[in-house]
Amino acid sequence: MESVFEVIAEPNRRAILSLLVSAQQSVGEIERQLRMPQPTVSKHLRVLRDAGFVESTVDAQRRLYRLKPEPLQEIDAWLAPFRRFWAPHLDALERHLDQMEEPTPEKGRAGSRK
Amino acid sequence: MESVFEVIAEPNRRAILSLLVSAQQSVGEIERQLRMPQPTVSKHLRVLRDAGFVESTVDAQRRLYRLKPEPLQEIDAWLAPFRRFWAPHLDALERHLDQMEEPTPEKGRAGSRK
DNA sequence: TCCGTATATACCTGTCAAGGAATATAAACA
DNA sequence: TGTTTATATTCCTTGACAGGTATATACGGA
Repeated sequence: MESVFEVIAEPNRRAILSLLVSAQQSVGEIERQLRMPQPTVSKHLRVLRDAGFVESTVDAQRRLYRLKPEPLQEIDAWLAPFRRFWAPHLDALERHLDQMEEPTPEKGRAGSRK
Repeated sequence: MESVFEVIAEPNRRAILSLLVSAQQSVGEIERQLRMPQPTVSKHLRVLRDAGFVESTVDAQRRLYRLKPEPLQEIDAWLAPFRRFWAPHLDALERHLDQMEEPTPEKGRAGSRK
């Protein structure tokens, strides 16, 4: 698993992370809430832990998993440069002008929309 | 390609998106800046377009690609519930208490760290 | 000590996506 | 019209990953 983006590409893993927002959970609790086989849950948790999305606590035979936010912050940080496109702390017009600008001067007449 | 998350799981596609933040680009410009073969660029652009991340304009033989922010907003929205873990608009202590709470009462003594 | 519960791991298999090479399409230009 | 430039598409191969099944490990309790 190369990057945090690949980790959250898997829908079941995203579901697990969402579950853990409210509170820490044991493997069995996750298993029941998401209706998935236990080995599947364990394997996804393994991936999530290796990538730093979760950490676990031992409670007798159970393992309690909880969220670790750092990798998610990384994704949040990657999104930052794109936010100007929907959160105009700069002016919307300026943005539009950027699009119409170098380094791609259109040759002859203006290009028609696809 | 099932979801927007799978689309951005691919590093080259993320690179393309990042390139398009500053301005629209032709396939050839992307190709040169990212040093990847033209068919690879075209194929990734196809995926990005099908998923709504970009749109294209025809300019003679060239196609100018530009960002469309909607799918990225979707990712941003998915992140929202997790932000409380690093952007405490609620109290940090409250969050910590949530973790220690139901629906997972620990049995006997406290669990030791992983 | 034996058993049941909870979780992790190993192995196998099918699927799918990414890259490479070749080719198709389309427009500009001589 | 033939050629060059720009981009898209097709075909093929390969590797990675997810799921299923079976099994291993570890702990608590009778």
